[in-house]
Amino acid sequence: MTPKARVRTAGRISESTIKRLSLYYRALSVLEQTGQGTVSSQDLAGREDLSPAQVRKDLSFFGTFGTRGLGYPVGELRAKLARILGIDRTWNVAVLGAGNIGTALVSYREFKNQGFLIKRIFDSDPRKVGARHGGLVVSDIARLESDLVSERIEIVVIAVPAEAAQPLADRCVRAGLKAILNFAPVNLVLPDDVCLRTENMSMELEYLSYTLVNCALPPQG
Amino acid sequence: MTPKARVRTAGRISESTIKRLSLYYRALSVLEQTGQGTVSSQDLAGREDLSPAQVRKDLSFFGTFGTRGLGYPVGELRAKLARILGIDRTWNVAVLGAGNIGTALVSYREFKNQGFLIKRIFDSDPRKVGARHGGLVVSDIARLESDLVSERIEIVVIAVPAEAAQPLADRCVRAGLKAILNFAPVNLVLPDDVCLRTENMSMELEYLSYTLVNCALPPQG
DNA sequence: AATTGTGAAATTGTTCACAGCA
DNA sequence: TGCTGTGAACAATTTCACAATT
Repeated sequence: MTPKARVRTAGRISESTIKRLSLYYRALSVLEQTGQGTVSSQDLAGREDLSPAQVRKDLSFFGTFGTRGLGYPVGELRAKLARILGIDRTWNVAVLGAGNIGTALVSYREFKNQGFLIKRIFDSDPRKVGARHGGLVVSDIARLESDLVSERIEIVVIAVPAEAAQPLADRCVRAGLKAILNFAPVNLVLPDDVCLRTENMSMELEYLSYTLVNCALPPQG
Repeated sequence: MTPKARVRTAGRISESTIKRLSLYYRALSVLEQTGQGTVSSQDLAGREDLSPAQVRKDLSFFGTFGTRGLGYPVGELRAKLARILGIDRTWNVAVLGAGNIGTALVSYREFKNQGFLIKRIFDSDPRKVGARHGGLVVSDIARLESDLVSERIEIVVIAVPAEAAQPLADRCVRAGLKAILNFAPVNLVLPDDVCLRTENMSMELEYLSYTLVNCALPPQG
């Protein structure tokens, strides 16, 4: 009854549920393009190798989106998931590191399509500063703090060598940044109120390696 | 007692345990370089933001590696984890797609350091075929099947647009490939005996976006 | 005294199964 | 009849707590 009594779902929702929401969103975007008006939990689940019960349970954490007997309205559900995921808007992004990964990300169309706008790419190497990549000019890392503010950067992508990552992350945090996507193979230590996700590509290859060695069936079975 | 009665741990080991093994491996590599001889579960856990009990439990699935009262021998444990993860050897890798991500991966040093040797990079665009990237010349995708065999490729990395991914994956599987790392934002459908991992960079950004919108604390707390 | 290895307890996440509704 | 929404059952994972060991 007090103002604070409003629904405070977020917080107890699991990481895996949010990740699946991304998958549902992706499948719904495809469905919307085909013009299909409604989709059952069964169909939606099948498109991402999940179970129908999982789909219904995940969605139920956030509200009631479907019609019993019919299914979910494709366009409407997609829009509502966009809202929940916070991608019904644009986000200003900066990339730190103009090496292989950093420059690849700048030209990666998927990001722009999802509303993640890369506004700046930084490097500390004078030979890289000034170079062009996909319409952006590499800025000197010395300008980091001032540019984060002037460009209203909300998310920073770290794509520098492992040893350079923590000091840069610290600088971003001191400048008030609240979200980091880290591609450096290192465990960043940050205050609790800063959101951090780490992409560990070696980990994925090592998982494949483990599976090949330990779980591969012999040629005949 | 029968030959088949040998330890069959692998299979019931969870995905999360294997991923953490990668983290332990990484931390141990750093520790080994500093010359530290032993490490406690507490220290090791702290380096990757995990709990000491988690470390001990994970390791206990694979054997007894530590000494009560002392801790774990750094170099020895690192070597044993390398064995378990299947990275105490090299793997032959091919990259499909010479776009931004594909070419970035070819020059990514972390992979070579871990024993993942990129032997070929393919593209279907005649304008890209023949170009050089980090010591490799882009091959025509028409040569895929023959090169997979002649180069003894064991892992394929897919870095092509979503719509091209499934047909290419099918070609690889028909050629006998058993492991795929997929960067295309699509759910690949493959036979059960093929190992598949998918890197979904948009998902990670969407997770950050979700957290910023739903969990960010107001400025004053 | 310190630290592992591990059953048991607690917690978290998934699936079931069916009431409720179109 | 078909399909959602959901509490309850089940399964998986993590944490606890302590005996065992150096």
